[in-house]
Amino acid sequence: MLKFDIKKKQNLARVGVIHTPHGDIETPAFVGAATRATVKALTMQQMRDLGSQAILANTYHLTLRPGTELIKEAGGLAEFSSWHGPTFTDSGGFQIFSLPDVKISENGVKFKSHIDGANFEMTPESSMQAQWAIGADIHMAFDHLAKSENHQDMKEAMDRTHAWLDRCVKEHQHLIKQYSHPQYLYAVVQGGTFLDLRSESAKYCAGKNVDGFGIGGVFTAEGMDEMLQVVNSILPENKPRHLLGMGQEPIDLFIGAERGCDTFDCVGPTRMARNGSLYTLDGRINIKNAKYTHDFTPIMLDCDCECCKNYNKAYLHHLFKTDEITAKILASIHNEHFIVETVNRIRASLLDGTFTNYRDSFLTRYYKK
RNA sequence: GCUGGAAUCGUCUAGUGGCAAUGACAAGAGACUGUAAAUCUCUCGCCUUCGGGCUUCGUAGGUUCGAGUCCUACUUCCAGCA
Repeated sequence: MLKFDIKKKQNLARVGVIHTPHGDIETPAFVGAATRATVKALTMQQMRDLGSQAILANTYHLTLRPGTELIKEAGGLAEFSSWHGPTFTDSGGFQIFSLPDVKISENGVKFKSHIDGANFEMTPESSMQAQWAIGADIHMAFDHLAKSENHQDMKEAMDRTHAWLDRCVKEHQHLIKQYSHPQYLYAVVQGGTFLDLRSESAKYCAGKNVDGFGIGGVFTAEGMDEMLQVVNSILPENKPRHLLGMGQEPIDLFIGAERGCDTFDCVGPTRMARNGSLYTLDGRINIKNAKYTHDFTPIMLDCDCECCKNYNKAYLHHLFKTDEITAKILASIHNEHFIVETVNRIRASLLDGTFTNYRDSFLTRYYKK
């Protein structure tokens, strides 16, 4: 069983440590999205330098390229990518259900590779096998995302996710015996915006032999507070919870942490960065805007990332306007650091009892417009 | 000096009688949440009550219901010959 120590609690919120085979994660923590075993535009050394504690890769992408057996041959995701720290993998469910041609059956999902159209099938068992081959410390159960937000579709997807969870747990237990290094499994709670379904899903997942929980199918902060209160009041307190895919908006992280989520991952910060949208304490700015041409101040005066310590907005503006790859690198360092650091401060504020003040002052300033 | 050719939005460019005018780049702005994303969308002559109105394709005339497109002259540039 994955070891998770809770150091402090405040209602649903908690500060803890997840002890993974590749190291500890001080929670709450933001996990870098390394879909294809790399955080886009960043080296693993840069990720370490900006304070990241863990990364999350994707089973769908790594199955297509380079193939999960190759990663196994390399010694696993952490070794292959030279990250050497704690790692997660997402099951591939989310990606597969975003493809245009998916055929769902009880057995699994048939789909075509977005790269070359080759036919693939993924099942709960094959996703587990793939994740064990990738060798991340923490795996997500193979889940089904609903195609729409209506109650019936959502329930159908949730029921299938539950049926698949049982098969994931069984296969996981089977695979534990075949590998010498321990790896851990999170169940994924579904149910969309429907509190009755969320409640049902949380109860179902809570009863399973898993090491933690992913909370999936959340797309905006709207309604998230109430939903997380329902879900995290049901999930067992002594196991970590990962809020899947949320964290582009700082408010997601404040709500998530306050309502008992321990880790987060999101592609937003690095994607925003590559597109020139940079976080500041006063909201995001678009560094490509003409008004930054002569602005020789850093993105944030009180930021200690490599980008802000060494470069100013006029320079970044120039790098973006000339489409230099350094623009994306520096912007990604800043944005990823900003979000990692925001969660780090949430953790610190929970520890010293200043969370509410920190939350209110941060959100008021960030969203003041 | 002669003979050809060319002049269209910031730049390059499409256009051969119905055209406020094609495409690319540049420029201006917006979007992005378990990454088919170094991507995508919008604006880009002036004005607008968003119906439309006005002024445009080197300059000045002309032919025509109608001209960026045809004709004449001029200006500038390019090529070849002197």
